[in-house]
Amino acid sequence: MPNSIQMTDDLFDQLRLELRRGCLVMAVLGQLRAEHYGYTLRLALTDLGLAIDEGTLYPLLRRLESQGLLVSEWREEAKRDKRFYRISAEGKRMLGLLCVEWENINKSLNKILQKG
Amino acid sequence: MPNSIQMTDDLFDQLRLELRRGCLVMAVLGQLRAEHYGYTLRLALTDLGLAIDEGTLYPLLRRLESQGLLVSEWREEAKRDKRFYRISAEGKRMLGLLCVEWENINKSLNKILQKG
DNA sequence: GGCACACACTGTGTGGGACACAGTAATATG
DNA sequence: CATATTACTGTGTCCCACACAGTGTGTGCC
Repeated sequence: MPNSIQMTDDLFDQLRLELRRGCLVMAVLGQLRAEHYGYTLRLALTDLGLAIDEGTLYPLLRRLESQGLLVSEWREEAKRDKRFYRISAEGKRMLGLLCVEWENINKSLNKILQKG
Repeated sequence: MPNSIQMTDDLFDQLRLELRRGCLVMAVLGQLRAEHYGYTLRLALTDLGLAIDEGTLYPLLRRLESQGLLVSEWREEAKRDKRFYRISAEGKRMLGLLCVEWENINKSLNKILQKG
């Protein structure tokens, strides 16, 4: 039988990712109320305790832009071309809706968990 | 061009589901500190504001059991065979870890969102 | 001036899992 | 005896995060 603690830890990593998945969208939208490009956005999120892989963040940004929640612009800064993102009006509306939903989920979870 | 509000709403549904996805595991584990079978568990979660489709809940229960976080037992009650689930020791440990992670995510999100 | 390292983004493959939809079957209810 | 409720199972599809692997450009150091 494999090591039980190790199994738990692998499983925990997986569930933790699952838990963070949906929150990343909110975090990115919230952070992009101020303009950022991918790299600094990633650093900022890491700083805030929401580390995210490059291979996850960049596709996420493109996806959110294709969904109309972000707008972007190629621009040179410090002798480098960078893609600057910021939230769109649609994105702001969506972020508001998601915040409400987030609070509801929190209330539900607290109700469930405090009983134990 | 399709109706913009409708698009936002469809998109919101999708993002809302994404947001709830990871939380469902916590809700189910938390709720199953008391024994339930699928149907009443689903009713209880719906009552708490975390409605979940049958086709999502039942596979989730089987998955969590296969991961060792739940234990189950076929038993007759009210002239029906039902599969009763409850949390395992491993599941309790995992739930504790997830709660900590959940709090951390909440802190991070609050930091991001309050700034606006 | 060449070498390592940080910066900034792109591309592909894979696998997990929610959901829609459909089915099975037994027990109330009228 | 027909319909609704209870209770669970099965299949197919689609999305998306992640791992991994590139591509190319500054900057600092010796």
